[in-house]
Amino acid sequence: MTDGNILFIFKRLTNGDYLKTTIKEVAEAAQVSTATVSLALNNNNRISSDTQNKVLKIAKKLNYYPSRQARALVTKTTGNIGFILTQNHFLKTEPFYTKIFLGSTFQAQNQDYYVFLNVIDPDFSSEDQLPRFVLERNIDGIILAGKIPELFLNLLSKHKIPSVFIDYFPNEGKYPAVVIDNIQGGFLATEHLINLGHTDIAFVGGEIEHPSISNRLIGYKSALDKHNLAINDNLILVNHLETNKANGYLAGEKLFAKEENFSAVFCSNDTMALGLIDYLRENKQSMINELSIIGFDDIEGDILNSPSLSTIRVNKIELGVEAIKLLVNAIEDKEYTNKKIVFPVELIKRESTKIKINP
Amino acid sequence: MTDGNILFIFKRLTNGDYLKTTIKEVAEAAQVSTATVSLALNNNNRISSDTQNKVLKIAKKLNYYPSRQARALVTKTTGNIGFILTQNHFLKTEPFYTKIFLGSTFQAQNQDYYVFLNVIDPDFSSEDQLPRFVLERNIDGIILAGKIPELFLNLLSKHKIPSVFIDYFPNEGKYPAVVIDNIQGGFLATEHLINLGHTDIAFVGGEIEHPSISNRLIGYKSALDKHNLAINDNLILVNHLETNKANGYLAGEKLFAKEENFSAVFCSNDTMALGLIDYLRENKQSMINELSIIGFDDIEGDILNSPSLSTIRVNKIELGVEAIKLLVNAIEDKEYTNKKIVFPVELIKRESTKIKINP
DNA sequence: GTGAAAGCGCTAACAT
DNA sequence: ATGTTAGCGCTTTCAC
Repeated sequence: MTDGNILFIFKRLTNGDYLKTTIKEVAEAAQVSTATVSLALNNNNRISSDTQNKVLKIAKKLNYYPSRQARALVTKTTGNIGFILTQNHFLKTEPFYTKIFLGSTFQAQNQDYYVFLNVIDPDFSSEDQLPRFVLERNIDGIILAGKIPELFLNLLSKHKIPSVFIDYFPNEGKYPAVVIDNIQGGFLATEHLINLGHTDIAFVGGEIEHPSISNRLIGYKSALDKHNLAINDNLILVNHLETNKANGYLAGEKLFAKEENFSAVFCSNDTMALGLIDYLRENKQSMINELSIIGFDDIEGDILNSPSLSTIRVNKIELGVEAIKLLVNAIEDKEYTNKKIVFPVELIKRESTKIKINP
Repeated sequence: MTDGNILFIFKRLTNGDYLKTTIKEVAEAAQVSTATVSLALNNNNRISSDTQNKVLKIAKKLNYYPSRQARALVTKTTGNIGFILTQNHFLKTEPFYTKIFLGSTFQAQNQDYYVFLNVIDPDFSSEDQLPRFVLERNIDGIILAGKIPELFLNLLSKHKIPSVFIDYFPNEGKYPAVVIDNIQGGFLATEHLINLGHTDIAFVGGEIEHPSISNRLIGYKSALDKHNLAINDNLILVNHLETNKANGYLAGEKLFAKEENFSAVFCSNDTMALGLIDYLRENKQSMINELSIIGFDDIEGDILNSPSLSTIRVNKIELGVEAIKLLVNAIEDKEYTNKKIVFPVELIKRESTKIKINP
């Protein structure tokens, strides 16, 4: 069908429909062999610059681009990168891992790769199969973001595909990974509260078994330690639940049920902090301007309202970008590496943390 | 290197590194020809169920999966879908199009496709090239999300690739597309304000040349019309600027400079509404509880704070999902279609809209 | 119902 | 410096 000056066809294409110049046609037009065309296009120095120029010119004129499939079949490289994410991370309203993914996708394009996202079941079982792109050998490398089931990793390892972890890596062994400096983040957040005069500071965790969260707790403790403040276990709430808004609300309930004294709270991520603020708004309205609250992640700073949330900023996009750089290096063997890149975090002071009001 | 029980290799792979059973090996093990294996695997009815079962069993035992590249070379289908987004849409902090993309990505996986994202320059020029996946014939279909440069569309059309538009489509001609019911949304938002007793309702636009925004304005006008309220052009702000938070703030300045009477504002998207609220907080604190404000999009409802924003909800994920369904139908020729799917929107009442206080 | 063989579009030995 | 040729791993006629 033709509409205006733009034409779109919605039927299975027959071969002839594509603008599909082949290497053979270029070879004929240039009066050389297909091998010569291939060498010329791949910048092989065995070719004279005269013929190379001739070939390149004709290739351009004929609008020739080598078929990825054909090339992949012989070179065993696809130009694709797989990105693995568990479903719970993918579905979170808090766009933490998906932002990382977008960073990776963007950087991949800059380095001439494309990224396939594959969402996997967090309860990956021995009956489950690896992603199709692994089984069909349709990727050159893999990025593993967030906590990935060990069973999956075991299976994957048999395929010996260059891999980079983001924000998590298996306990044992050394793998290239891009991680956040969670300890430093926990420290910065807590010290910020201390500097404001707070001495009784609660920690709200959740999913404490995740190294990111437990490291934030370590940072919290070390800040208290540095400033000679006692660690009060009653003020440390780790409920092993998902770190989301609802559980932040719940943490508010639990904290105030304790009848402990506290004037500040460090929440291990922003969504929990927002849940806690919700709790205050609904149940302890007067506390909103008294209690200091700091989160972690700096989610969508642009669209948050009052009171704006102090937090620890994590550059999610950059995490994704760096992972791609690491991975592409590994794939192209420019640099054998299994290093970990630790990303610094940044303290963002906003309205939700304020100087302690003396009682 | 071996660490624990997991092994990762970070060097360019030699062929032998893959678990790469080929069709030939399966054929030998099953004592049949490769043609038979292929037919059996592709469920061709020319094969006896006895041999098919035998082949399938051996294929499973040998952990055989056909190579995507080899198959693609002959079938001319890749199992990949391209997703086009302009850079400004990709980079927006408001994750509107990126959410659509995630929806598409997810649905594609369900239908056994993978999605390649390609971010393009909104100022696509005649020197620019189409995405690599088009030139190298590495996709079976394309999704075009948001406003795409016409030059790009013209070039693309030559390739005759099945395509689906999301949230936008060229003026002329008929293309399959998945769009939001913007008129209805504008109507619902405005009528909601009218029902609360407001009669002087401002419209804050921006990017009015975008059909989505202009349709919201049409809905706004028709609601006023239905309720016999005069349309006051002085209260319609269309500044041709990007619909972001900063311009929402600016709109606040402009509105209050006008010295017109108004008790409610319909902002053509949520970020503008948030910018307007920022303006009030900083300059018209007293108005925050007086002025009713409604947005459009329902961005990240989960993480927004007070006053919570009334809005028109758009299911972004579903938009992406439906586009994939349409596209895959087109690719697999199950259904020749060039229909447009218009997505209904939903009025979400929250704190930012309230009954009109009489002066 | 099954096999032989050609060929998809490239790259890479090996010749020349 | 360039051409010849053999595959890469599949699918698909066309025989039998």
